[in-house]
Formats: sequence, structure tokens, C-alpha cells
Amino acid sequence: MDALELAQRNREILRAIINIFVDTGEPVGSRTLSKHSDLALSPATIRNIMSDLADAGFLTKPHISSGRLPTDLGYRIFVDDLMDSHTLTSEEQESMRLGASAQAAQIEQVLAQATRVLSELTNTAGLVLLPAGEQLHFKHINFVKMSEEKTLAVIVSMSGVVQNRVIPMETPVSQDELNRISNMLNDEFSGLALKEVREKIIQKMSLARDNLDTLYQQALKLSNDALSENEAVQESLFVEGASRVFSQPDFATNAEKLQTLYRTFEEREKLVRLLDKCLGSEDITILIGSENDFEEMKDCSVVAQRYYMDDRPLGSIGIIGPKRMRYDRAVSLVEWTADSVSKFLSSGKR
Amino acid sequence: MDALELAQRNREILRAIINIFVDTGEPVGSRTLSKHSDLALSPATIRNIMSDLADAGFLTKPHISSGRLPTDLGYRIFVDDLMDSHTLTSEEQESMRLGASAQAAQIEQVLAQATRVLSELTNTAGLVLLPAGEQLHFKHINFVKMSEEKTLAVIVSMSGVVQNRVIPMETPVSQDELNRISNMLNDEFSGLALKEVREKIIQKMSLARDNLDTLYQQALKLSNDALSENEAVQESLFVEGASRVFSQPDFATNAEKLQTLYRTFEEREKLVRLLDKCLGSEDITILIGSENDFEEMKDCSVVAQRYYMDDRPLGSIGIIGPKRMRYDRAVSLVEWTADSVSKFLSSGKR
DNA sequence: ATTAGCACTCCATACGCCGGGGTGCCACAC
DNA sequence: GTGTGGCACCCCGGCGTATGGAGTGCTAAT
Repeated sequence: MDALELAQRNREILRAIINIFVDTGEPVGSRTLSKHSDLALSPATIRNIMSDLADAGFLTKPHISSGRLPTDLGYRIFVDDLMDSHTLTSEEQESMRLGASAQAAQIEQVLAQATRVLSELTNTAGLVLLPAGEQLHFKHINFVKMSEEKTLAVIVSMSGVVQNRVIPMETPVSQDELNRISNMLNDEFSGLALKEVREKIIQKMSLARDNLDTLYQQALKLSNDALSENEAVQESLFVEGASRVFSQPDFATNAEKLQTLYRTFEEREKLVRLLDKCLGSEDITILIGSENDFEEMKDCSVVAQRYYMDDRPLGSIGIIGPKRMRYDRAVSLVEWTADSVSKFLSSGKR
Repeated sequence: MDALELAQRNREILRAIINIFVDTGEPVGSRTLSKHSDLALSPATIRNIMSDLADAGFLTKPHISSGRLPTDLGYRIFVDDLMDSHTLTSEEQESMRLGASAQAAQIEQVLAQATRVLSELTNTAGLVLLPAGEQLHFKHINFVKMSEEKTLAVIVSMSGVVQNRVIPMETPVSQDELNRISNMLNDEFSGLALKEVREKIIQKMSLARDNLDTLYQQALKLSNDALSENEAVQESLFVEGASRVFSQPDFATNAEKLQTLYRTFEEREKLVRLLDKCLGSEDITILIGSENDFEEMKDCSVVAQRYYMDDRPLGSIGIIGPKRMRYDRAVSLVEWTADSVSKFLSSGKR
């Protein structure tokens, strides 16, 4: 029997098993299933079907004589084909109303709030990625003289992300000159992606090697310094409510797993990579267990979605939780959140 | 027998017990102690002394017939009176050499690096507090017009801390006016503590209610907005290597404790409060177990010390780890780190 | 004062036992 | 052939018991 064309009844069974397992966390046996489900089938029949489903790779059992639980593949089928779509309650929708206060003037605060709520509602860790690089577009740059040896560059992107960078100066430059430099740069680069700006600068630098206009030279050097390491440094990730994941019964009993999981969250780098992956896809991304390529997180699933500003994808927002989660609810909430954030960022208000 | 004048021999015993316990994590019994220590005493004698020490409140036992381990008070005596001072190896000193590269232009990076090393060397969590408020002194402020409705305030403190703040504008103000406003503010407030600046602004605002100089009015309003919520928002804490604490055997076995500890670290607020306390004292602060007032952290100890910029205390840096830690080493390392940071921040280089 | 000896306590571990919830397979009914 | 009841078997987990080790407290002897 082919995986993709399971008989309707088998699909029902698989769905029921997953639903029950997600609910209780216990492997589900034929007997309990025959009671709990509305299918009028005897345990023996169900056993046969379960056996088939296990052969097909959708179910497994922790030990030889125990109930079944879904494999990653089982969850996959469930998410792709079997899942009912969850409709959010109006309270859930309401709690995602993004603070329209003055507070929210900074984009970071909007994102932080969104993840916090997301984490609360799903009881998992909320994540949001605010990437640098291609997604960010240069709006303007300003230089502020801090001392003879140091200048502060303030870079503002179209999306409202503000970055600071202190640049050590070899030769002093007056504030006046700095202002002229920033005007020059703003005229030239406004609207371009940061990456393009960097490329252009490097290009111009090599062209201008013989140019005697020192101000121009200065400008290029300064802006190069200001934008140089940004990509690595500035890719910023917010994590909210990680402790919720750790207290899930799936992990809480296993100190070993808890350790490695905690370390993964602390490093952040792998989380960034995961969310980064979601940026590539227009649809919501669901990574179940080993589908994410990190051994340490093979018991976790990720649900994430891009968010937009004015129809341009800006970053991604999502959750990470135990594999055993309410996927329907997670999907709805993440979608709704990404949507709310996108609307907020794109609305005239800003 | 008075706590403070324990017979020399008893002090030796207490010290030995603590040293062994810190080493092994097991309650230490009279027999093991009589072997491991160089005191030529029989187990029975040691038992008597241990019993005395227990009566005095320095030792306790997990159950009626088991070895002894130090109480918080026991540790207290140990750190105050019994501890040998640990001398750092030159490698240890070396690893704290703070990156003198361009990287370090921003104060946050110096602090982050310092905590990271501190955490590695002590195998505990490294903490550093960079407080706002009284410790920060106003250097200058700049305004950058982002759009008609939004202005970006960039506040630079004497210590080199840079803060951004987006301010929603009711009426548009030109960049030119913004510049004049910032000049006005810089002349007036440079060098004052942020707190004083805020007070002065409020004072002036009430005085100037009838003043018709709209620019001046604007200036006050803007600066008030820019500095208003800073105190709460900007107090920033770096935590590095928290997972090291969690993997200590003292906690790793106890999922319960692990949970609450996670949560405490995630909230951060209590950690801030602890480090804040250390700001008050010139000496290194050691809080053992319940000496910090947070129930959740009664199994942890804190070792922290102020750091300075140009002889002015700026924030505090330290570690938090299990009560059972090498206090001598922790103290030396924290002191050395605070010292290195202070030297770096105050050096001519900056 | 110090020590040796002894009785006692408590923990950790191992072991055996048993019950419950499962499975797999076989044989039977429809 | 498909679904079902029955039966033998499996394995986890909880519980009570035994056992050994580490430690204490007390007493009596040095």
C-alpha cells in the first residue's frame, strides 16, 4: 500500500492516534483507541491496521509490547494531509493586538511583543529573526563625533531598524565634515539593499584610489567601516519563553536532553539557521524532529513563517517546541502572528 | 564556644570539610576526613568536633546518619576567615587580556568578552550589569529625522554607552531645527548624570510653560521623551554561560530545581537586582545561598564586584554558580576581571 | 582529652514479584 | 476475505524485601 494513498479508514486511525498521543503523551494502544475513537472497530482490527501503519513507517513503539506513537514521518503525513485546521478564538486573536502605543515606535518592540504572546499562547518558545543583509535596505546614515579618535555611525534602514557602530578614527574629522559625508552617502545609497551598498562602496574604493578628493575618500572609508561587519553582528534573534519548552513533560524528566537543549538555545546560532531557512519559503515552514538538521533538536519541531513590510519579506517569526505539539493550533497562531506583524509594519500608521 | 573564636583545630577541621565537600560534592564523614586530612586525629575525635561544629550551626547533615556538609553560615565563616587566597596562574590572567582591537570600540563588547571568559574559567554563569540612571552621565544627544512622524534620538553617555530611542512626533520638525535643539541640550546638560538631566528638564518644563520660544519648548519636550523611560528600559544585563550552572551535578539531577532556576535566569530581573546590590559596596560582594533574598536561588551563590571608569563606579561584574563552588578561585577571578575591565575602560586608549 | 569498639541508622542498590496494558497470531464467523 | 474474539506472551513500573556500605552516637578504656 502506498504511503500517499492510504485507505481512508487507515488515515482516520492514524489521525486519531496522533491526536490522542499529542493529548496524553502516552503511547496509545489498540484498546484505548477503540474506545476513544468514534470508529466502531474492535481492538483486534485496529491492531492490524496499526501494524500496517507501523510497517509503512508512520508509527513506532518505544518497546516491543507497548502502544504506538507517531514517527517523524507520521507527523509529517498528519500535518500535510490529516490535520483539521484550527480556528482561533477571538480572545486569541485579541491578545495578538499589537500595542499601538508610542512604545511600538521601534520595530524591535513590536517583534518582541509578538513573540512573547506567541510563546504564551502556544506554551512553546517564541522566536523571531530580524535579519541583516539582503533584507535590510539602506535609508540613511549619520555620523556623530564622540571624540578625536572615535566616531559613532548611526545607520537607519527603511524598515526602521537602527544600528550603532563606533568607528575608531585615524585622523580627526570635524562634525561638519562628517555631516557632509553623511549627506553624500545618503544621496547616493538611499533605498539600496545593505549588501548592494557594501558592494558599491568596495567598488568605488578601488576606483577612487587615485582620487584626490580626500573628503570623498574619507566618506568611503567611514561607510565601509560602518557597514563592514554588520552582517554577522546584526542578525538579531529574539527568543522568548524558552523555559516553557524545558518544562514540557517530554523533556523535563530527562536531564540529559535538557542540558543539550539548553545549550542549543543559549548558543542561538542554530536557531538563527533554522529561522533563516524559513525565509526562503513563502508558505509556512514546519520542521518536524529530525527534519531540522540538528541532532540536538531532533525532539523538537519548528513552525515558522515570514513576515513582511510592504510586501517585502523582512524576517521570520515562529515557535519551537516539543515534537509532540498541537500543530493545528501552532500553525494558526504563527500564521496569524506573522500576519499581524506584517500588517502592523506595513500600515500607514508607521 | 563562640562562633568567632573557634579553637584553631576546629577551624582546621571545618576548612578541611568544606574543601573536601567542594571537591567531591559528597557529604564528608569522620572516617574519610581523618584519612584525607593531614591532622593526625582519629575518626572518633573528629566526630566529636564535627558534632560541635554542627551545634554551632556551621555544619548540617542531609539525613540523620550521614556525613556533614557546610551550612550557609559555614560557608560564610569559610570565606571570611578560613579561605586561602587563590593566586591566578598566568594563563588565567592572560586569557582575560581584553581584546584591544577595533572590535572593542564599543563598551558592550568589552563587557561581553569579559563575562564570557569569566564564565569559562569558573565554569559558572558570568554576569555583567551596565546600569542606567545615576551611573550614566550625559555626554551628548543627537536627533535624526526619520520621517515626518518619527525622530530618532541618539544619546551618548560619557562612558561611551549609546542608546537609541524613536520618538513619535506630533508636529513635524526640520532636521535643521533638530540640530539646533541638540546643540542647545548638549551645551546645557553635558557632564550631568542622566538622572539630574531628567530632573532639570522637568523643572524647566514647568517653568517654561508660558515661554513663547517654541523651539525651546520643543527641545524640552523632545529631550523629555528621549530620556523618559530610559531608566527602566536601558538597564542592561549580559548573561553568559548559564548552561554551565545547569549542568553542575548539584542541579542536573534535580529537574524540579532546574526548572525554577531556568525561569529565574530567563526573567533576568532578579539577577539585575542582585548585581545592583553589589554596586553599593566597594569591596567584592559574596552572597551565599539564602543570603541573597530570592527563594529560587537559595542553592546558588553570587560573587560580584564593581568596575570603574576613571574612578567612578559604572556597573558590576560577577558570577553566579552553585553554592558549592571554589570561592577562592571565584573571588580572585572576579576581582581580576573587574580590575581588567576597569583598567581597560579608564586607559588612555579609549 | 583521645580513642577503640559497638550498636544502630539510613541510603542505595539489587532482586523478585506481580499487575496492567500491550501485542501477535490463530481460529472462527459472516 | 475481512473482521473479531480468544489466548499466550511481553515488558514496564511499582512495591516490598534483603543486603552492604558509610556514617553516627555513645560508652568505656587508655
